[in-house]
Amino acid sequence: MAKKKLSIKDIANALGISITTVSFILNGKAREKRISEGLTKKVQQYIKEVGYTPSHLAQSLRLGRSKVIVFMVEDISNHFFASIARLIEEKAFKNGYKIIYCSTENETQKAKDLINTFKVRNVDGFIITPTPDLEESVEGLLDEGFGVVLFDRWMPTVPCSYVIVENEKSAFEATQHLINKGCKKVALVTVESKQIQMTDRLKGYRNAISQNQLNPYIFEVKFHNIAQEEAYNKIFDFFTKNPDFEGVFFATNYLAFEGLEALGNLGIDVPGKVKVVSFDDHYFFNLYKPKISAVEQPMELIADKLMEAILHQLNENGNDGKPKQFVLSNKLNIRESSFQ
Amino acid sequence: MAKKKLSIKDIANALGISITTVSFILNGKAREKRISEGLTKKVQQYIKEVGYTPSHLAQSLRLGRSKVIVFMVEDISNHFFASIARLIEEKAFKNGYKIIYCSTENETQKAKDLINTFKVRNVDGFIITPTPDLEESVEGLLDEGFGVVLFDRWMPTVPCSYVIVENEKSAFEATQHLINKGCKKVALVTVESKQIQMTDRLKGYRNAISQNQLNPYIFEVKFHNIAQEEAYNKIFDFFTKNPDFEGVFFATNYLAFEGLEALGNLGIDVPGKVKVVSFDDHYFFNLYKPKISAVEQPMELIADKLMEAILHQLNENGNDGKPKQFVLSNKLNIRESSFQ
DNA sequence: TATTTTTGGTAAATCGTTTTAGTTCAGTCT
DNA sequence: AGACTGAACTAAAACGATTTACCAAAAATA
Repeated sequence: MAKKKLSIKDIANALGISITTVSFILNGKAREKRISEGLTKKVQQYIKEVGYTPSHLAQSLRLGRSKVIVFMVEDISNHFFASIARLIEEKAFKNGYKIIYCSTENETQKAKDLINTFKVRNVDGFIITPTPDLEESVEGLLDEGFGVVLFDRWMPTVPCSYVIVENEKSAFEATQHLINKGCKKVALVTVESKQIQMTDRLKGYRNAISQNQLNPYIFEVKFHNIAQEEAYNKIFDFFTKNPDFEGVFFATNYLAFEGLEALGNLGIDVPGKVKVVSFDDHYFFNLYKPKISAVEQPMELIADKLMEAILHQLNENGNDGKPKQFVLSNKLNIRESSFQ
Repeated sequence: MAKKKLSIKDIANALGISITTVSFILNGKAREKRISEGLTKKVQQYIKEVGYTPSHLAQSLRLGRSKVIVFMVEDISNHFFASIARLIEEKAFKNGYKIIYCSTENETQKAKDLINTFKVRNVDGFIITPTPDLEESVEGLLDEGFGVVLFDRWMPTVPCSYVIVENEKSAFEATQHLINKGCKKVALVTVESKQIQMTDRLKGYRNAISQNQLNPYIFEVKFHNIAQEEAYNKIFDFFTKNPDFEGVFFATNYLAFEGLEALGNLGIDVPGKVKVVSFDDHYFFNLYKPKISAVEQPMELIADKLMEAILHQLNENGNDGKPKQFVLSNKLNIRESSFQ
C-alpha cells in the first residue's frame, strides 16, 4: 500500500493557501516575500508534521541543475580509484551532491559515449581521469557550461581544472633512493602509455639515472586490467633474460604486484639481490614480506581538492571562470626491510 | 558559448508540426498513432541531423521513474564491494540505468539517512548491504514501491529479494579442510557481529568442529575500517597468549591480513606451525608467500543475479510481486603452498 | 447523397517545482 | 474624498517531456 508522495500542492490545499506561498516559505524567502510570521510558522509546522520533502526531480527541471556529479575513472574497482570514490562521496554528500560513477577502461570511445550519455542526463559536473585523445570531448563539456575537473592526469592543451600529483619529482626520488642504496643497474618497469602521468614518471626516472651517470633500462608492458597474466608473463620473461639488475622501480602498484610474484617465482631475493620501489602505495606493501617501499599519493588531499575545484565551478557566484589547478606532493614511504 | 540544449518544442517548431507528433515518433508509436511514414522519416532524419536527445529529467518527472539505482554498501572502497560495483555498473548501463553509490560504514543511522535522502530523490531502486536493525526502513521502501535487493546479508523477517552466498557451507568446508590437513586445534577469528553473514560463518565453523569432536576456539574482534590497528593489536595479543594453535580460519579477508601480519611479526611459521584459511578470496592471497587458501565468492554471478533481481522488480510487466532470492555457491581455492 | 469510418494529426492536461508579475485590502497622506 | 503606500498573498508561466481526448478531411459504405 504505497503512500502517495506529497507534493507542494497537497500542502497548499490542505492549508487553504497557494503553492507560491508554500514555496517561498520552503526556500526561506518568507521574510523577503512578506509572508506573515504566523502563517510561516504554521506551514513549517505542518510540513514537519506530514514529513513533506520537495521533489528533486522537479526542482532540477525547473532550475536546470541536478546536483549530480559524474565520477568517471579508468576502473572503479581499482583500489586507488575506489578509495578516492569513497572520500569524494562523503564530501559531495555534505554539499548536497550525489555521485554517479562509471568506468572508462581507459578506452577513448567508451569515455566519449559516457560523456554523451551523462550530458543528456542533466548532470552538473564531471570528475574525469581522461583517456587518451579526450581533449575535444572535454573542451565540449567546458563550452557547454558543465563543471569539469580532471585528475590523475591532465591535458596540457586544455585550460581545465585538475588535481594531479608530482609524478616526475616522486619518480626521481624513488629512483634516487634505489641508487643511494647502492643499486647501479636500476630498471624502470612501466606501462606502454603516452599519458602524461606515465611519461612524467618516466622523466623522473630518466633524470635520476642520468644525473648519476648510469644507464637507463626501461621496460614497457601493455597493461590492462584484463591482461594481468600477460603482464606477469612479460615481466617474468624480462627478469629471466636480465637477471643482473640490482634495483627496480615499478611505475604502478599493479605492475609491482606482478613483478614481485615473478621475482619470487624466479627465486630472486628481494631485497637481497634486487631492491624494489613502487609508485602508488598500497596496504599490501606494508604486509608483504619483505615490506616494499612506495610512493604514496595524498588521497585525502586529492579528494579535498577535487571537491574544491568542482564546487568552485558549479558555484555561479564564486566562479571566476579561471580553472583551479592543483599539483600535490607525494610521500615516499621507505620501508627499510626491503633494503636491509 | 554554450549551445542551448534543444527541446522537443524546438524540433516541433522547426518542422512546423506539433510536439505531440514528435513525441509519438520518438517513442516509436508512429504506426500505432497513425503518423504518416513520410513525416516520420522526415522527423527522424531531422532529429539525427541536429542531434536532439530528450531530457531525462523531464521524462522522469512525467513518468515517475528516474532510471537510477542506488548501490548502498558498507564501504565502496572495500575491494569486494568495489569489484561488485564495477560489474553492476556495466550491467546497469546496458539496461539504461545509472548507479549512484554510497557507503553506510555499517552504521544504522547513516543507512537510514541515506535511504531517506534517496527516496526523496526519486531513485527507482536500491541494492543494499543492510546494516543491523534496518528491517523497518527496508520494509518502508518495499511498501512505497521501490525496488530493493539485499546482498551479502539478508533479513530473515523481511520478504525481500536478496543475493547471498552459502556462508555456512563454505565456512564448514574451510574448517574441515584445516582439520583434514591434520590440525587439531583450530581457531576461528571473526568479527563481533550479529549479522547473519557472520553468524552463518560461525555456524559452519562450529559444525565442522563438533562433527570432528574437537573443541571450538572462537575469537571475536571489533572490526571497523577505521580501527585496523586495534584489530591487529587484538589478534597479536590473541596469538601471543595462545601460541599452540595449528589452524586458523579467518572469517573475512581483512581479518586475515591483520592476522597474517601478527603471525609474521610473532615469528610463527605459516603454514609450518599454523595453517590458515580465509573467507573472501583476494588477489593478495595468491601473491603472499606462502599463498593463502581462501573461499572465493562468485563475483560475476553475484552481480548478474543482483541485476536480474532488481530489474525484475523494476519491470512493471515482468514483476510477479514475488521476491527473487538467490543463494550462490562459493569456491574454496586451495593453495597448497600454505599447507606444505 | 447522407452517414460512417479511417487517416493524420493536434490541443491541452499533467508531473512538481520556482519565480515574475500582479491583486486585494487596509491604512496614510494631503 | 481621492491618491498613494505597503503588507500579505496568489495566478500563471515556465522547465521538457508524455498521453488522453479530440478534430478535420478524406475515404468508404449504405
